[in-house]
Amino acid sequence: MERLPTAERQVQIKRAILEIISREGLGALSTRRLAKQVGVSEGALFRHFASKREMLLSIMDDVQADLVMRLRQIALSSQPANERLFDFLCTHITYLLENRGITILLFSEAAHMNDRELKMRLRNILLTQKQYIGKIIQDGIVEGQWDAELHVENVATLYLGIPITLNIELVLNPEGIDTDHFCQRMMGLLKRILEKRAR
Amino acid sequence: MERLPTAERQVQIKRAILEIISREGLGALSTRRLAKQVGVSEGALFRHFASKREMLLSIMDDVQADLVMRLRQIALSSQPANERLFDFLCTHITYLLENRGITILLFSEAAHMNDRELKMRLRNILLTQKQYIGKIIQDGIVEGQWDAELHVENVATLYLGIPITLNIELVLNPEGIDTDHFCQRMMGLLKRILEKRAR
DNA sequence: TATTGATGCAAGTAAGTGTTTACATGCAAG
DNA sequence: CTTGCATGTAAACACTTACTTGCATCAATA
Repeated sequence: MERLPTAERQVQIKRAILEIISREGLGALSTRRLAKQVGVSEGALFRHFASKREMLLSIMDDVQADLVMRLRQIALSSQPANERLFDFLCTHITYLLENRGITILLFSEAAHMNDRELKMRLRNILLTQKQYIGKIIQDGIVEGQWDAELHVENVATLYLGIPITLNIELVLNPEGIDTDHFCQRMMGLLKRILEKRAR
Repeated sequence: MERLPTAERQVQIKRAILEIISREGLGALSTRRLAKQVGVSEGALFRHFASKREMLLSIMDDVQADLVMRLRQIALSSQPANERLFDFLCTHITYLLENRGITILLFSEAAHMNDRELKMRLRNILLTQKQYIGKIIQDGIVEGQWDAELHVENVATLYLGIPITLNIELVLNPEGIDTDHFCQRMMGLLKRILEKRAR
């Protein structure tokens, strides 16, 4: 019976949620199981969050603050576009590998699709990422490095497939994935798309 | 009280499952709701399937039989590799657009991750697709059409991102997606990856 | 030192879950 | 015409769910 201020308990609770999800799956995330993981009673959880849904939304806010803000910084930095793209991709992938629980949560809650707010937030995260990627590509074209005939949005869509597929594979096969140099390998393919054609 | 042979009811039940999922989300798929949708009692469902899980597994079998077999035919046909790739991609995408309920089901059940069998089957579907794509690309290289320096598996991974991302976007934003010429646009990018480099 | 407000717990709630049961009904074969 | 089987139903099964309630316990403050 350790007493903590709400702010600290909230962090504990969110961490516990991610642990349960990454170890046992979203299906195992009940408030009972969560209370046990945190080490408090079920009722105590609701002293710190109004509902289970609020806990999940708060986790989404964390993703927004952690990952998306980091990607934003990279996209808006003053490095050359190709360096930014590589940095962006690696940061993206590293985050996914280090926060598997979160991504499972995001995907699955979206697919359950009962909650407008949840869907909208996830959609917003993806759209923001797409915009950042679009900006980097556009900048690279302006720099004269990449092909001006490219349809920027299509490339951004294709880019998004990389982290998303990685997510899916992590869910389906958490052990046997060769993540070594994953971003280098994908970056190599992206470059082939972006490079100017010989005429 | 209409009486039907098991085989027909099973089809009805599976169709009802997909309707519920695509309209209301996986979260709404209870046996109670399902019975109402089919128009029979809850108990009747279990005359035709041993469990709810068996219903889902049976749907996965259908995907395997419908989509994957069709993709297999394309991959193994005797057309030139670039035509096969385009055909493959469009068939893939068309199937996803016409069977939204299924793909939501596949993704979300996988993420819930409590069921080994379910995960394995989905993984198998993805792996099979990857192999077919790999074969097409390899053939294109042998034909001398595409770049022999390509790492075939990497390209196959990147390819998989296209249908998977489309799936995710369909879940998050079922209305506002521009699916017109989607496969043409993506095929254009794939070609840029595959084409031989000027030296 | 008394008061107060935050923090906790155990035990509860109603509603929902997948599944089973006991029994009814219609059809086909012996 | 009976027997047996397949298909149906309504009701209950045992269990889980997210969430609430009443009351105890501390820390800080007036």
